[in-house]
Amino acid sequence: MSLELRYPDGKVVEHPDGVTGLQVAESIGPRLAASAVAVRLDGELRDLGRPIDHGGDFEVVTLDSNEGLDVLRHSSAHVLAQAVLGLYPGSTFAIGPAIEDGFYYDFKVDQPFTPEDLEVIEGRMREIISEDQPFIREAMSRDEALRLFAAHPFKTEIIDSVEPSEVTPGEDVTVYRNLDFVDLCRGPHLPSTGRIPALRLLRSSGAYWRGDERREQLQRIYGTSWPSSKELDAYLTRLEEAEKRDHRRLGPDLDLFSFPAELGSGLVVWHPKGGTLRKVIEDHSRDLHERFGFDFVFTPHLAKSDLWQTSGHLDYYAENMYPGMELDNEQEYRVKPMNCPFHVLIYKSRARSYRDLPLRLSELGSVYRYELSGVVHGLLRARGFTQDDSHTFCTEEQLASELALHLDFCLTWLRHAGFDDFEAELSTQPEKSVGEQGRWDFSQKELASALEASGVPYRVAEGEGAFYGPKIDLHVKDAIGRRWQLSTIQLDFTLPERFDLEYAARGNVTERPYMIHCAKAGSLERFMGVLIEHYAGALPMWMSPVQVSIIPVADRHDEYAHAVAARLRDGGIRAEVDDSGETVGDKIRRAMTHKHPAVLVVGDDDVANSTVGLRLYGEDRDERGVPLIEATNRLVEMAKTPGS
RNA sequence: GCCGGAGUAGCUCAGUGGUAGAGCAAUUCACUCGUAAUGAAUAGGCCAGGGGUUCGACUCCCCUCUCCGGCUCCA
Repeated sequence: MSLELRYPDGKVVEHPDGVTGLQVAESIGPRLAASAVAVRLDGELRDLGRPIDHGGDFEVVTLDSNEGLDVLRHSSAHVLAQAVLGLYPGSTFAIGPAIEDGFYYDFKVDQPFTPEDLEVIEGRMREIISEDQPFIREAMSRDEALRLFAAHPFKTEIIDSVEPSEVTPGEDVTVYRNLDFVDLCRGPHLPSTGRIPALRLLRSSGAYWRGDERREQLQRIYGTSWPSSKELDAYLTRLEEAEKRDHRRLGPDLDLFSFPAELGSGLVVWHPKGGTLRKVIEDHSRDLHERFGFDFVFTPHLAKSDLWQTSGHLDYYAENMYPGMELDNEQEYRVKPMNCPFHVLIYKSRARSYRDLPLRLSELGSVYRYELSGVVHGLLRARGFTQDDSHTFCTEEQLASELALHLDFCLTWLRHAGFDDFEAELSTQPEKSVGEQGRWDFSQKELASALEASGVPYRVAEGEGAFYGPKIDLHVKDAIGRRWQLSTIQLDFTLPERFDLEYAARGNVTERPYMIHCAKAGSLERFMGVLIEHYAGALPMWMSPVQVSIIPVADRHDEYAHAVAARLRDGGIRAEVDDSGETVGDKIRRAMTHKHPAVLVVGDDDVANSTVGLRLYGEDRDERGVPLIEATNRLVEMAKTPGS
C-alpha cells in the first residue's frame, strides 16, 4: 500500500502507508526535519510522529511559522502544567493555550503563586525539558476521558461539552501523555519536551474560569518560549524597549503631566510642557475641523438626569457614569460621559430643513467615565478625558459623501501625526440591535464602499458593531509594531429616534436624519499617550514643547543667546535659552535627555560673525558657523505643521 | 470590581523591632568653559494616610488611598 502526498511546490511524491510526518520531512531534507514541529495534511495539523493514513496536500510546519510557534508554545504550556501539578499536590488545572509571543496555563491552587514560586516552577520545567520526554497522543471516548480526569473538574467540564464523534466512534477526544503527566488536548505537539529550545516564565495573575467574572478565579502563569535563546533574548529586550517608551515614565521625565494621587485615580494634570503639546494638538485639531467643514460648539460638563434618561445612557451606560448630584428642590445632575446628547439638542434647537444638512458639530468635549479601578492605565485609559468629538447629521443621499469625508479627515489627521500604517475594522450589526433594518443594510454598504475607495486595508468584524449602529475603527501601527485603535466613525440609529430628530425634506416631507459620531484622535489624552510611545518621547518638531534650545558657551554669550531666541520666536519657533551657567557638555546633555529637536550653541565666534552652532536630536554631529539667518529659515521650515 | 505585587527625599533605590541612608536632581559658592555629567558645600523625610500590637514600629497586624501586572469591562 502507498499514498500520494502533494507538497506545497506542487510535486506529488509516493510514500509507503504508515510513514510518519517526521520521516517524510527527513526525506525532503535534514534541515527541514530539524526545525519541523508538525505537519499539515489536507488542512489538518498533525503530530510529526503520527503515521500518515491517507494521501493529500502535505506540508511540513516549522518553527519559522506562526503555527509552528503555536505548537512550541502549546507544548511549553503542557510542561508548565506538568511542573505545577507535580510541585503542588492537590492542585488542578484548567486550560493552557498558546497566545501571541507565549503561552499561559490556569490552575487552581491553595495559595497564589509568588515570584519565587515561578523560579522553582521554571527550574522544574527545565528538568522536564532536559529529560526529553516524548509527547504521546492517544484518542479515547468521552467516558474514558471523564474517568481519566475525574479529579480535575475543569477538564471534565470541557469534556462534557464535547460532541461524541460520529466519524470515529470511541475517539471523541485526544489526550497527550509525557511520562506520568496527561492532558486533554487536540494537539499537535512537539515530538518531545527536549525540543523546547528556550523558555521563560514571566508572571502570574488571577484569571476567571472561562473569562466569566461570576465564576471561580484561577491562578494564571504566563510564559514565553522561542526557537532559540537568541530569539528569547530579543523578545525580552523588546519588552524592555517597550518599557522605556512607556508614556507613564516619559510623561513625568519630560515634565508633561502627572496624576496627583490627591485628585483620584485616572485624573491627569498637564504641566506647562505638556500643556504646550496639548495646545499644539488642539490647535491643529481645530484647524483641520475648520478645513473639513465642521462647526464648533461648546457644551457644559453636566446635565439633568432627565437628559441621560432620554438618551438611554442611564439604562445602558449607568455603571460607567459618576453618581448623581442631589440638590434641594432640584432634579439630580450627572457629569457627562459623552457629548452626543448635547449636540443632539443643538440640532433640535430649531426646526431643520434639508438645506441645513449636513450639519457637522464638533467640540473638544471633556467627559468623565467611571472606569473600574483596575483598568485605569495612564493616559491610555483615564477617568476624565477630552474627545475630539463630532456629530454629523445628514440625509440618506449625503451619507456616502459624508462617510468619505470623515474617513479622509481621520486619515489626514493620523498621517499628520506621523502614522502611515493603517488597518481598518468594519464592525457590523450585532445580534441584538435597534434601528430600521434598511438603515443598517444601507449604512454598512456605504461604510464598506468608503473603505474600499480609501484603499485602507480592512477586515470585517461580523456582529461586533454597537447595538445602535455599525462603525469603522482605524488602527495604526506604531514605531515598534504595536497596534492602537484611534479614530472611530460610528453610525447611530438610536439617538435620532430617542430625541425624535427630524428635518423637512424636499416636498415638505418629514424625515429622520442619519447621525455619525466621529472622533479622529479618540481622546486627546490617549492620543498623546500613543504619540509619546510611538516617538519614544522625541516628538516631531512641530509638536515638541521646546523646539530649539539655545546654549551660550559662557555667560558673556547670554545676551546674544537671548537675541537669537527672540529672532526664532519671531519666526514662530518655541525657543528656550539655557543660561544655567553649567558647562556646555552638561547643557547639551540636558537638551538631549529632554529630547529637544534642535540645539544651538553660541560662543565667541558666533557673536562676532552672527552665526550659530547647530545640532539636531538624534544626530551625533554638529554644524558650526551656520549664519543665523540661514539657521532660522531652516528651523522655521522644519517646525512647520504638516499640511500647512 | 476581582487576584497578586508595591508605596522610604523631586527621581531611582538601600534599609528584617532599637537615633532615617546613597546616587541623581535642587540650592549656594567657586569655575566662564565650543557639543552627552566641573568641583565643593548645603538643604531636603509624619517612611502614602488612619488605627492596632509592643517598653519601643519604616519594619508585625487591620482599614483606606494611590500605583504596577493580569482578569473582567470598554453601550
